[in-house]
Amino acid sequence: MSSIKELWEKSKETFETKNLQQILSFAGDGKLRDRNSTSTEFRELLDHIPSKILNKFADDCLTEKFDDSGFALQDVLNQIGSRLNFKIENGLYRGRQNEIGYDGIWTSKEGHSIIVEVKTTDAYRINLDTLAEYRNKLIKQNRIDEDKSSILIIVGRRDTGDLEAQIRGSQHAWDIRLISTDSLLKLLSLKETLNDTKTIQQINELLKPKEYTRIDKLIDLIFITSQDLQLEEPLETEIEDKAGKTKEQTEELKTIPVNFHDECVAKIQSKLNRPLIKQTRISFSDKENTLGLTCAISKLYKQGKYEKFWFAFHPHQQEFLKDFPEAYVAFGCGSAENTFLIPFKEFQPWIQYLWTTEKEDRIYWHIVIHHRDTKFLLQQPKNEKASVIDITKYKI
DNA sequence: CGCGGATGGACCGCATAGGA
DNA sequence: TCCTATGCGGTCCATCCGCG
Repeated sequence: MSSIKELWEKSKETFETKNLQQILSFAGDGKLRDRNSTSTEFRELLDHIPSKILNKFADDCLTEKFDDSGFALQDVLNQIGSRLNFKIENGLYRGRQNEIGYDGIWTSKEGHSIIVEVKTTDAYRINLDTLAEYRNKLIKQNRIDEDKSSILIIVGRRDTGDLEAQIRGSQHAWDIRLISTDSLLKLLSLKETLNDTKTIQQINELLKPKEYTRIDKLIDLIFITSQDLQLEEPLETEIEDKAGKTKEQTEELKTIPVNFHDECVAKIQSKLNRPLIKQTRISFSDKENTLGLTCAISKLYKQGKYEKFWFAFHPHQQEFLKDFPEAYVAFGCGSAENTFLIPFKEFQPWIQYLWTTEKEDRIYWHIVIHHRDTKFLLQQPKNEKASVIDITKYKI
């Protein structure tokens, strides 16, 4: 028996053309119910698809009314929460007696819990007291903290005037925030263009109720975000410099270290089909800590008519990687165009044959990759049998 | 909130090989 | 013999990040 996740892996094109309703019909009995196999399979699929498809699914839920479209949207939105670096607890599709009927609980790294309620339409009124009651019950059960929790209503359509007024006028106004699915998707796409995970954490603050009469915090946020995004700017010009051989006055300035980590990691993410979270400048892992990655980059060094790239590989990077069941080292050579993704298990035996630098308190290995014609060769100077390893096949 | 160590990566230079 | 490409590292520098 094959799941829809496997179907995804086998024929990704299918998902471009089929709508969500059709896709769901491939999973289990095709009906989303609490704790049934369709639900499990669907959520597993959501973990693996790129955000673009996630976007499409959300759109399908809202534009093509079908059975369970509300339930599907709930799962899709929880997945978005997960990609925004929240820890997700899926709620029930249908409330029932003696169970709390929230749609999801999103917990941030700092421990703030957001109780999520999904509404596909604002045609009928939400009972805000019911939502507040979910929260109270969760507080009583010690599953969330009163001071560190709030409610977020995610609506399908932008037209929410009525609901906004309702919230503003209610006693729960200070505990509730409202966002449209569209905006949440925008937030996700913004997140995926950022460099620093800290920035997205700040942006996520927006989802908590806060008083914005004074907008300093908001300005800070815009500032931080645009700064983060600017990091990518110099890259464009730098590439043009190389291509067009038009070095401007930048020649005089100290060379700016190359910066295309994010392009490399973006490629790796789509190759591995898994979202990765930045840990340090060059190390990354997935949210379950089952996959680790280091991604080093180097500028191009000209040596006569040949080209080479230079990287340092540090013992702490090895330490970081060896704790993951699945680990990779990646090297970006000159630009994200030449990114090599090597399973750590295969890379590890090569380390002993690398040059080393040893100081009293510091040891690391030199990784030199030569570019010869179409091949990329990793130098193994201490290996008498094979002085180079052809790593061309690891290019992604 | 400033500081210093850790980290990532650029730059430097001598030795050697080998061809002109 | 000289010159250049390459080999083989060592050192320096900027940035980041944790700590007090």
